[in-house]
Amino acid sequence: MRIGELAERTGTSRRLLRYYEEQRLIAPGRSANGYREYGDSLVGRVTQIRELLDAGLPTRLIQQILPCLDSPASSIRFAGVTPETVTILEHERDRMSERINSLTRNRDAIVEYLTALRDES
Amino acid sequence: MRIGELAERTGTSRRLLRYYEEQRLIAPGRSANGYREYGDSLVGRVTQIRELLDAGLPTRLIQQILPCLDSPASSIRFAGVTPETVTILEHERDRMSERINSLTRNRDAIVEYLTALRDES
DNA sequence: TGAAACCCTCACATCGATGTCAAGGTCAAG
DNA sequence: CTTGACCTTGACATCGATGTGAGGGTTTCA
Repeated sequence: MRIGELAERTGTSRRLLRYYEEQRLIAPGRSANGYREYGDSLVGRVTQIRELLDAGLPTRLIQQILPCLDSPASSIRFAGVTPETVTILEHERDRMSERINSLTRNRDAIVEYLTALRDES
Repeated sequence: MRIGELAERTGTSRRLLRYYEEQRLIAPGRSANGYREYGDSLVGRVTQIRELLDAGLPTRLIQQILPCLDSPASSIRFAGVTPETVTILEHERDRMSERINSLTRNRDAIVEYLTALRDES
């Protein structure tokens, strides 16, 4: 599909799809006339990118962890993994856990507040 | 305490502490000479702000949810809560839950990848 | 053939979170 | 009284994620 359709199907602007490409988060092909050509699998991929971005991760990190998250588990993904990459992944895993904890704590506080508010009236 | 100490104790730059004040996330007093004066409780508050910011929430929203999260639960917090505020809180609670789910899914994928990588060798 | 609806690249604008720097006031210690 | 380490306000800079628009090519359809 071309950029317009992907934009519509993912709820992302064309501008951003080009930006993600520039940031090497996606790598669409090109048809003869120069138009970008996207495969169906990119719908899920872009959605995942948006989720991670929305969760506060910068494109730099998304670029680094995304190749590891491609399903299904193919041993191709394991080739040429440097120790630095592993370190980065472990670090990012921990940072994400911290984010999850922060968010959970604060969300629960909101829930608690809303509950108290409801019990009040 | 003054801004330097708070900065050190929270790991936040002075610049940002002033910025948070400008965004009405904190409201320090002033001593006679014009210096900002911070109470001890602000250490926790600033930490919480940083967590939320780090989790991807904009100051606008933090400003809106923070007053509700002040412990302990005092009924003062319940006075003058508009229906719009409740709507905002509910919406934000849902958005946070989505963020938590996204983060958890992706973190677990990283964990799984690292595990597979370790089993490989 | 011409208009509409796509696509391209490039560049400048914006917005929020931050850094940095300048010009100056305050205070404690020598 | 001066120096150094604080503090003040204000402005401009930066960075990442986005918007927007200009100038131009392509495809489709009437």
